[in-house]
Amino acid sequence: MKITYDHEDLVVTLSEIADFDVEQIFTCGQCFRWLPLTETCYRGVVFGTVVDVEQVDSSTINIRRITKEFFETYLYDYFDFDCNYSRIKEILIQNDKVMQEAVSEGRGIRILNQAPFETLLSFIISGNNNIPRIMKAIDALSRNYGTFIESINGTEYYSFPTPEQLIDVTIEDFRSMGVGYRDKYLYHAVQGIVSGDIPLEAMGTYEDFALRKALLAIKGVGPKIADCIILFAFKRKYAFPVDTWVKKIMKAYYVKEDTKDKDILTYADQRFGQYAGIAQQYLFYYSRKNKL
DNA sequence: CTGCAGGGGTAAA
DNA sequence: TTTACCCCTGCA
Repeated sequence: MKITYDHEDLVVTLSEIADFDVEQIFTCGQCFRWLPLTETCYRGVVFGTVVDVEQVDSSTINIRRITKEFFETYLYDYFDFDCNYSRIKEILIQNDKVMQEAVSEGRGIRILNQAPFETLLSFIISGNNNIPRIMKAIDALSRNYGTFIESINGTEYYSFPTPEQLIDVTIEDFRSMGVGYRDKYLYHAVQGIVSGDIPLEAMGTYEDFALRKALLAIKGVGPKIADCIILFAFKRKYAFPVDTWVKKIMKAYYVKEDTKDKDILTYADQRFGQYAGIAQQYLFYYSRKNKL
């Protein structure tokens, strides 16, 4: 990958880049604040900044509205550039026809390393919910309690609120954001984090088992959502979130129909090992795209 | 147009 | 192991 900076126009250009497909990265269910601006360009709010990511061609990406410093400080890690996806794909597709198919359809997927607090609240909202409504609720939370960033062509952009910005938000207030019965879970999470009962940031240093246990102790966080947070916020690539789509494709090709979720996890660990989370993304994208 | 199942799970019984 | 749960969309 080659990185060039246009300081004048605030454009960072990534060229000679493999494994980066804007559409696949932002629509594979891992994030909820990126919207298509055009056919090839998505706009999102990350780390308090409005960012445009444009796919110029299969090996060239323009990232706009950001400085070199912002890219190096936040986006390099956010887009997981330390991870060699080509190498991992090679390993995953060995002796696996299904994975070969899934990887060929989602070859440009990357895991986004996201902020723990935003990830926790977003995925609590995501439980038994659909993507448009999840996005709407997160947008409402940001508009009502986040920090105003800027206005572009009449659209106002806000950062995702911090725990402190949400400390006085009541259960009823959360309900009015369109989160439904998850209102009390969000309230509990915010209060716990501010009081220190849920040491979310510090949980990044927990060992694997302790981290999952601590996440499962948060109301509204079950196995699937815990594994999403472990994968997307705590950068642990072994985590394998089992949702309905992954369940469908696993039962269609890898395990028996009556396999319990827990045993799907065990199977994924044995088959995909430390890269199970990346395998999950290819399988999820493939399963959903082909409406299995 | 009205009615109803179902959705990127979880808590509680 | 089963069931209710917000509420919006899709479809009969």
